[in-house]
Amino acid sequence: MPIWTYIFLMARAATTSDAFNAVAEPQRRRILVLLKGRERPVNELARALRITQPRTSKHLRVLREVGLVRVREAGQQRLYGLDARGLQPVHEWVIGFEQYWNENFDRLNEYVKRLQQKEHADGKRR
Amino acid sequence: MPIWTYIFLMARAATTSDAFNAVAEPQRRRILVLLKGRERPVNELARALRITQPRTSKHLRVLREVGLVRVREAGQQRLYGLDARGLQPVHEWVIGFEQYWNENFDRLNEYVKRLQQKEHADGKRR
DNA sequence: TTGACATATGCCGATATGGACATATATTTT
DNA sequence: AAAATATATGTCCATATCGGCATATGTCAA
Repeated sequence: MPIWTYIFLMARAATTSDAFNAVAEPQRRRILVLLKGRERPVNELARALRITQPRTSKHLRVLREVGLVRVREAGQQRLYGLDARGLQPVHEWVIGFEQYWNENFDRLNEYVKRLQQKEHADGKRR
Repeated sequence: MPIWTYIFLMARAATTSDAFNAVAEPQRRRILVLLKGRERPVNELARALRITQPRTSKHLRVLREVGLVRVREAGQQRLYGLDARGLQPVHEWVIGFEQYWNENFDRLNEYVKRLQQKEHADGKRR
């Protein structure tokens, strides 16, 4: 089977591994919150979240891969610390909508929008 | 098979369907950006994103289910409009990290953190 | 009514994901 | 060295997800 077939078949999903994705998982969000202020070892996080240690390690791995946490060896333990810089893009994207969630969708507003839409639709009609 | 067995087996993933998740998908983010300012019909979105219409409809369904867009029938078309209120929780969560991504990880900072960590570890030792 | 257009949905295939469990690896303690 | 502790990883299972394609549904025009 030629390589391009393989590539073609592979070209499906590719959701993985950016800050947006890392943060989509509730447990991972909780981990990040727990890491505010100070580093913590894996077991402590697992206990705090009431989840198993392997699961915790896997979430930490994802967070590590997208650069939201960093690890530091400390004897037997691995101390995970927050590196929030990766959250900045998320913030920047979301803040771009601030004016819209404050918007009051009153009738006039809607009316104007519909007019605009109508114009647009007519204009584009081919 | 007793019902609890079923429930037990079911209790696996549950990632689905909140704003965090909806926004984790790049195409869906692009859709939301396109909907800033004015409503758009599905086909227009599909064309703008260079993706198929069914795919667009499916993304829109997710966005609709989490309440980030609303639909309005307009003859043959369905006009999708932004409802950014659902993004507010995302913003609130992320903004809680603002002080940390500005943080400069200098040596003193680290030193203090490590001291705290050590104290904590010693204190918890059982 | 028929046909064109707009949209939603069902099905399939491939892959990603999350969790549980067992186990491998590394470090410290005895 | 052996045991205890801390963590990472591999395997298995069930499900979610994304994409393409075909098609169903609904609306408007001729």
